[in-house]
Amino acid sequence: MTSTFYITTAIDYPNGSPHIGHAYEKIAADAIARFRRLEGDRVRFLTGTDEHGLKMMQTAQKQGLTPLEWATKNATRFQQMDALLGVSYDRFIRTTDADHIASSQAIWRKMLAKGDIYLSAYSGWYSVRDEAYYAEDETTVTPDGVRLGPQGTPVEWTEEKSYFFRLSAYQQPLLDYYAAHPDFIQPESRRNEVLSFVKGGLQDLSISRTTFSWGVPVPDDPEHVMYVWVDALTNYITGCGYPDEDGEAFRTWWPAALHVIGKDIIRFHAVYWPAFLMSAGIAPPHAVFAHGFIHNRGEKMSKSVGNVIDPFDLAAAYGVDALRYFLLREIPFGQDGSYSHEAIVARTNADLANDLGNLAQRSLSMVAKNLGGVLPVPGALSEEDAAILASADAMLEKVREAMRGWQIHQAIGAIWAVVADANRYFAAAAPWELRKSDPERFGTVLWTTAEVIRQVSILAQPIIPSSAAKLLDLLAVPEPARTFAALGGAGRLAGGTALPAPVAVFPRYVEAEAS
RNA sequence: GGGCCUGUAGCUCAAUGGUUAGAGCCGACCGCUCAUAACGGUCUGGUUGCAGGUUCGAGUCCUGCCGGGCCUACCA
Repeated sequence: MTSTFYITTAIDYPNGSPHIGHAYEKIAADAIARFRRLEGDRVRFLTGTDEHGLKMMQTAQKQGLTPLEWATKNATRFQQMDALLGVSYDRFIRTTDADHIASSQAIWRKMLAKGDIYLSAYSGWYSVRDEAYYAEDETTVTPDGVRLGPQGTPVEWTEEKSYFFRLSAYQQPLLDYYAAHPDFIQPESRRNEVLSFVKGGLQDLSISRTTFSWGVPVPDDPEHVMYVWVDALTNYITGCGYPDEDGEAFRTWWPAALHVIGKDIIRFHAVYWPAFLMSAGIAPPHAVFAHGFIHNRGEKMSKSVGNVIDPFDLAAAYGVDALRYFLLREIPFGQDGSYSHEAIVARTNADLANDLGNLAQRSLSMVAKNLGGVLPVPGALSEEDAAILASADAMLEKVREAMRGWQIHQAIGAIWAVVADANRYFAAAAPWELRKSDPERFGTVLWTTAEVIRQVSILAQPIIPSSAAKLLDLLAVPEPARTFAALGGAGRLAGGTALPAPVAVFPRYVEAEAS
């Protein structure tokens, strides 16, 4: 039985080039999407860019470009990143897309019709740089009379008319929803955080601006543009056909199975978004998962410190799959993690090149050199053969269990535990001795090892798609036999199959000689 | 100020209240020679932040303190 699975990433603000944090989120969501496809589910995977707002407008001006030109330039860069990293999205949505403008206006009208949007005024000390209002006591005045906000940016007294969303009316509905859907917000610590915030009371939310025009016009009041989150969050439903709620796409995909986001925007996704949807009469998504941040050697990454990491550079230095593997294996999904050159080299050399890559290479080159490149037919299985096969067959259930809680790193751990077992098995069986002493055992050990590598490769596809595909090529596994349905006894390698000449799949990273 | 999370080997992390707190990496030594100087084995490494308490039994539960992180509110 197949089910549908709609997954999204946050849409990124393309006011510059993507950094490693953007890449991390896409890779994680991609791994989950690929996992579900291999499970046989119908999957829709949405990612994109959030292109409106004052900052985009200002930066574009500085570049001598229109906001759309500037947004397009950077959105293209994000798309290039996705292409490079193998992010298998079904649609790259831009908030400047025509259907998204229409969708945002449609949900606005629904919320308005519900009575949850009203016109009022917002006043306070406004920082253009921060795009935020501050209370008077949050500001300070410098000796030369300039008033500054808490971020140290200049503020000025501003009053503007603004539409408000009656968020205050949704405190109890939200709390009820959280109670009825304990898995809605993950990980657990984020859920606690959101609960505590909502229990503390909710204020109505300013959702329009008149001070700039680069945004989605408010229906019937073009002086206003929608402010940030109404427009941005709505992308998730635009991406599956909203406002055509009766259309096939919307009925198929909504509500989304999972929004993968950064922990910094949990409130928007876990509070504002379900409230908007409830107001518009739309079901909230099933789950929101907040991942952590990647630190550079334990330090926060920031432009001012100058330690921001470029995903293009990393992919070029280590390879795409090594980067994907490192991020997904080394960082417990949901927690902050640390990146360093030493860590990625150590992790990928040990797990990919040494453990998996070398195991494939040593076993398959024996087949090539001693058996004419034809996979042997196994004889009777020994206890050891049966044991390692049983471990391999048991991987799927362990991986599923981990993925049920979006614990990608644990799923990988379960796979690589079998890789380690397979190395022990291979060393203990010592096929280089059996080659002459017991040709039948020799063949059986090589077949068994290949069969374990087959299953490892199939399960590793979501993590390291192109390398896993190369391994499966080396085992002559046809395309249709690469899904999870072929795991276990269902898809055993057939002895007698001619294999291509083995090639190394995972290059070892070797430090350049200091000259 | 309130709330949440967290502290376990040099590093990254595991351990439904239940044997002697485990695994990987790093390091040392041994073995092997099929393989990408890869693989296997052995070993080193711990007062589970500190101090109490509950319990037959605590890394796990409770209290306090110390350190780190996050959310939130900012009183006179």
